[in-house]
Amino acid sequence: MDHDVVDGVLAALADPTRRQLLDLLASHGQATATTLAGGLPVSRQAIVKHLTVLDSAGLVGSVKIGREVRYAVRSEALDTTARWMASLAADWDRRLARIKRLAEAAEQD
Amino acid sequence: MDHDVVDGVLAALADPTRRQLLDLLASHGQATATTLAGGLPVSRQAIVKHLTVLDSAGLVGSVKIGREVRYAVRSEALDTTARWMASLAADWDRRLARIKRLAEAAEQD
DNA sequence: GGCATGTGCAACTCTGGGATTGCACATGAG
DNA sequence: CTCATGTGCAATCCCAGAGTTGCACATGCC
Repeated sequence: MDHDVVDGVLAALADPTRRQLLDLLASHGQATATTLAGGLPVSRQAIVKHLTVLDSAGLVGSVKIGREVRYAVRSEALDTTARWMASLAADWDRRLARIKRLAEAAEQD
Repeated sequence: MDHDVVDGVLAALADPTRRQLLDLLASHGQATATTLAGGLPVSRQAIVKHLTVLDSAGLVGSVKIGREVRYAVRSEALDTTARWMASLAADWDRRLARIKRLAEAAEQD
């Protein structure tokens, strides 16, 4: 199931710095940890750790070119999570609608 | 903007216990902290704290009835976040497609 | 080869937040 | 009124994880 994917994505997106990082990556299209460190008020090592988390969550991918590692955004896991979330919201709505119907039916006694 | 909403929801959904709590709430339709504590391996106080977080995030709502407080799921904030996430994924896809086009164009030189 | 630059690894600090416990307060039931 | 039950508040414990620093290793460039 994609439950594992969702878990990872939610955990990864919980941190504001990681979200900023994703924004940076999305706008650059592709970047190294060192480059990204220049755009955020944290050390390169902190960036690397965040990128590792994002990679495990499937939100980014990396390619080694020479002595540098280029990271890029991957939309699949994010899309999966978006769908999961939307269907969950829809599920809640169905339940709530059902409760409401029952309440109104009981009111008519 | 709903950026604040998204922030809260993401932070709230990051914790597995809170997600379980939401599942329980959604299936019960309505429940008190004490009742919910019976369905999870944590103390009532822990549940209360989680419910407070979920409430701040807009994921649940509460109504005081007599001496008990009944909580119920609210889908709006979740839906907002789902849409935000989906549009972000779409945005990434657009960027990636653009990069790919440029790469292919350059390849033809 | 020698130097600059980009990564990787490891130890360490420190704050946030998840969880517990104990007790005081409010309200419904008898 | 008395007791049981459900909440609220505050102090405390504990650890995952965000961040740093220092150094070793690899690769491109001259």
